[in-house]
Amino acid sequence: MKPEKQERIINAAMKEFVKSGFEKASTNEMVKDAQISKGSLFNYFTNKKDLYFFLIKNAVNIIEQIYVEIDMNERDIFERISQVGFIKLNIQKKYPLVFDFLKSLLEEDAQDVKSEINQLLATIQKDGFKRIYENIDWSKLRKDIEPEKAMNILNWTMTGFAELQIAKIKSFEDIGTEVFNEWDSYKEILKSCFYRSLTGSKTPLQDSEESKDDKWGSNCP
Amino acid sequence: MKPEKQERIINAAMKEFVKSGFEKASTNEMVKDAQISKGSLFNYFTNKKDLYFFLIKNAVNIIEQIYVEIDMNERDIFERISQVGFIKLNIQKKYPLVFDFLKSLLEEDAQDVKSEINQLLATIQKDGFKRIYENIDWSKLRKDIEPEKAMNILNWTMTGFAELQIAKIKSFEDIGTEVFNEWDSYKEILKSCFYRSLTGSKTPLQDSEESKDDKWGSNCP
DNA sequence: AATATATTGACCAATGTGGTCATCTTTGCT
DNA sequence: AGCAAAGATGACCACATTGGTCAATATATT
Repeated sequence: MKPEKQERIINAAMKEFVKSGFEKASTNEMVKDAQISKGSLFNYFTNKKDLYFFLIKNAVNIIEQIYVEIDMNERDIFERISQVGFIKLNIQKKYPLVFDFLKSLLEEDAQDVKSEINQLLATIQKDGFKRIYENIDWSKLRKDIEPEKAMNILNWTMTGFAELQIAKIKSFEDIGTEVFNEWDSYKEILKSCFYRSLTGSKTPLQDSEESKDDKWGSNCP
Repeated sequence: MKPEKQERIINAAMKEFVKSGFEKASTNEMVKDAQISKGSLFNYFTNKKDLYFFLIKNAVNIIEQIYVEIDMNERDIFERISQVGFIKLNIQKKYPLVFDFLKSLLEEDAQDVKSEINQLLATIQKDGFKRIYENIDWSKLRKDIEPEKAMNILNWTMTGFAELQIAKIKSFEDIGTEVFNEWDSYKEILKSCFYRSLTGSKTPLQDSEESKDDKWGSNCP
């Protein structure tokens, strides 16, 4: 089958499942959106449930791909998070709804699929988040800020920024350098906030604080 | 009518509209969830559309209330944003879905209501965001950070934090001091990032930068 | 007791559902 | 060209759900 057609079907089906949940999702709407016939859909998949679980496995594979694309040699947390963000943005070009779809699984409560979903989600991504922070050099962070909180702020900023971009450019062909540059300026702001000092000039930390609140080793989560 | 019953109906209806959109939202589900009879619902409201627009107006009134509760004498941006955040959290105790409901309106595309929604949303909140920043003292901000970006980071952090709290405590009776304290620590982190200096000790700004990038007056948006 | 007001849920025509399958179209091979 | 295999189609089905009605019942007020 043409991969372009496959994408059309996958995206149409995800769209409908995200919009309506498993039970109310209409296969009629899917085939209309994907521009195929009802018969075709049920040739590829034996029933709605089958299609649903195919989509789940597909989505899981896609996000697994994030981890293999990460350059683990980059030890700077800001660069690492930026990498992840842009990998995600690229994924959303092909499958704009994977993340929404995976998120929707958590809210799904249809009796026919609930238990299987929970089983599947428990298996996968048991340590998903941790892998993103693998091999990060934490020593550069200011010692008086709790790393978790800094990371939360960083992640929320990345997410908020990405949402803003997606809302701004509905049909984004490429991510464009201006988006890249704008993210860079956010990155620099947060760097200037969370790092001890950049070029030795800005935000120098007093000696007294250097060791006072250092309850974190330099390789801590 | 008992106000408790009214709330039950409003919340049940909003829940269903958020979940399914206008067209697919089932009045049967609403009455089941609100524990009233079908007949009652259609005594209060002439039809689904009527109910829908009642909910919209109700939601708009509720968020309008935010603005009257803001203490405009508080000129510190961090305290102002914190105020707004906690006002919102309190609203969500009574109507957990108002914000989701209003958000869902933007994605609504049912032909019967689309034009009226757009009309209604255009009328209201034409300058919603700006009012939040009324009378803020911008002079305390570091001059080398663009205020918009600082405000975006602050807002994204507030939103992310609120989501985290809501996810953490599903049935939250009161907001609890520990939540308040944790937000306070985020607030302090960002203050130490964005303000010139707190007690004259941390993050002193070099004189050269003082005026270099000052393209913003002290009362700018 | 009698009137007025709320509330109910069985009921309706209409629409939509997931899924089937005989029929038609395209493809690849000789 | 001819033919068979594989793919695509949409009318069709039994059934479920829809928004909305209304005679009947329950509750409140006089």
